[in-house]
Amino acid sequence: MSNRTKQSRARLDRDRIVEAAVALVDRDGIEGLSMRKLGRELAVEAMALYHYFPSKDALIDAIVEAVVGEMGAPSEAGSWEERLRERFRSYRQLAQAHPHVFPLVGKRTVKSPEALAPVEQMLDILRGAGFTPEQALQSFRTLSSYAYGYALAEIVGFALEPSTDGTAARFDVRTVDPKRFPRMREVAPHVVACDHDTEFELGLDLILAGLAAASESRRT
Amino acid sequence: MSNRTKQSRARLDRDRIVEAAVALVDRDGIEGLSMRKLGRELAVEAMALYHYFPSKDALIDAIVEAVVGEMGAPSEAGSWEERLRERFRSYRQLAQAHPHVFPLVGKRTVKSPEALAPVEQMLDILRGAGFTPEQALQSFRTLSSYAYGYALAEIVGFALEPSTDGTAARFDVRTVDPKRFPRMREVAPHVVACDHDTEFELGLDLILAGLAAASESRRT
DNA sequence: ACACGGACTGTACGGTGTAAGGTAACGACC
DNA sequence: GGTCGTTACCTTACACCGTACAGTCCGTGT
Repeated sequence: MSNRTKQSRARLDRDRIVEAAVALVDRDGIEGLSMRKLGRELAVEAMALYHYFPSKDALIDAIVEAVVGEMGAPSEAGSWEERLRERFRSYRQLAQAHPHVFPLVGKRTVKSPEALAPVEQMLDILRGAGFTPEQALQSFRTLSSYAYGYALAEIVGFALEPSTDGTAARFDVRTVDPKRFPRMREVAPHVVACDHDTEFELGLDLILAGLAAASESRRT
Repeated sequence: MSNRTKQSRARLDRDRIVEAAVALVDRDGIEGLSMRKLGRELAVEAMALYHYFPSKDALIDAIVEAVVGEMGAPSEAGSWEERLRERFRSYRQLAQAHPHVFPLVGKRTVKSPEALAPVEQMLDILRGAGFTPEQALQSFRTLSSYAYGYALAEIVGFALEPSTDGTAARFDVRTVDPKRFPRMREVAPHVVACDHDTEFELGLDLILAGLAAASESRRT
C-alpha cells in the first residue's frame, strides 16, 4: 500500500483536472496551457487527460464553465436595480479573479445550461421589474455587452492606459505628440488617475436608468 | 527576365504580407494563421517573413492595426451625437468585415499612434460637445466598452443565440427545460427575431442620452 | 484463480514558432 | 568590369504542440 508516490497519485477525475487547469491558466495564461504541462502538474501523462475530455477544446470549455460557476447565487433583497448591479458586479469579479480565463467567457458560447444560470437570473430580475420578455432580453444584451466590454478592457488595459506589464517599449499617452493628438494629451492625467470600480458602476447606473425610462415610456 | 515563376515572385514587403495575412485570417481564422501557411500563400519560405516582422506576434499586431485603419475618416457634419454614432457604427462594421480579426482589436493594446486616431477623434467630438476632459474620457470608455462588447457578442453569438456554424450539438434555447429556465424559454422567440443593427443603435442612443444628461447636470 | 475492463503509459506523426547559418542576387564604387 | 558589402531569401534544426493508436498494468467480480 501507499506506493502512492507522495500522494499526487490520487485517482484522476474531471473536477481535479479542471481545477488544476484553471490554476495553470491563472498562472501562465491560456498560451501556457498545454496537455503535457497539465499532465505533469497532475503527475500523469498527457494522454491520460483524454479519458476525461475528448479534446483540449472540451477542456477549455470546462474551464470556462467552472469559472462562470463561481458567480454565486443572486441576493434576493433590494430593488431590481440593486439586484442587477449585484449580478454584474459579480460578473466583473470573475474578470479580476481569473483575468486569463475571462476573455474566453465571451469567446466560447457556453452550451451547458448550468453555466447559463446567471442569464436566467438576470432575465428573471428584469421580468420582475415589469419589462416585457422582449424588453428584458434587449436590456440584458445591452447591459452584458457593456459589462463584458468593460471588464475585458480592464484586463488588457483600456486604450491609452500605460501597459501594466513590465514591457516598457509600449505606448504612453503622456509622451505622445500634442500637435497630432491634443485630446489624448489633454486627458492623459485622468487616464492614470481612474477608479475603475466606481466608473464601472456609473456606466451601469446610466444604462439601468435609461432602460427603466424606456420601459416606463413604453408602458404608458 | 521573367523567371518570376508566374508573377507571385514579386518582391515581398510589409504591406503585401499584412494584406495576405488579413486575407488568410479572414478565411481560416486566427488559429489557421501559421507562418508556413502564410509563406506558402506568398510563394516564400516561412523564415522569409522574419525579415519584415520580428515575430508572429508582431505580425498579428500589424494585422490588427491594418484592420483598425479601415475605419475611415469621421464625417464633420451633424450633431455631436450623430458624429459619435457614425464613429461607433464604423467601429462595429470592422467586426462584420473581419469577424476573425476583430476580437484581437480589444485583446492587443494598440501601440502605434496611427491606430489610435479613432480614439483621438471620439475624444475630440466629446470635448466639442462641452464635456470636460475627464467626462470625455469616461464617456469614451463607457461607449467603447458597450460597442466592443456588443460587436464581439454579435460575432461569437449572444448568449442563448443558436450557433451559426453547422455544428448541431450546440445548445438551443427552444429546447431547454422550461421548468428550470422559464425566463429563457419565454424570451426564446425574441432571440431569433432580432435586428442587431437597430438594437445596437438603441443601446448607443441610450448611453449617449445618459451621458448628455450627466454632463448637463454637472455643468449647472 | 482468472479473466475482464477501465485507467494510464509509450510511441509516433504531422504540425507549430523561430534560432542559426548559408547562399545568391543586386547596387555602389574603384 | 571586377570586387565587395548588403539585403533578401532559403535550409536546417530544435523544442514543443495536439492527439491517434496500441500496449500495459491493476482492481474488481466471479
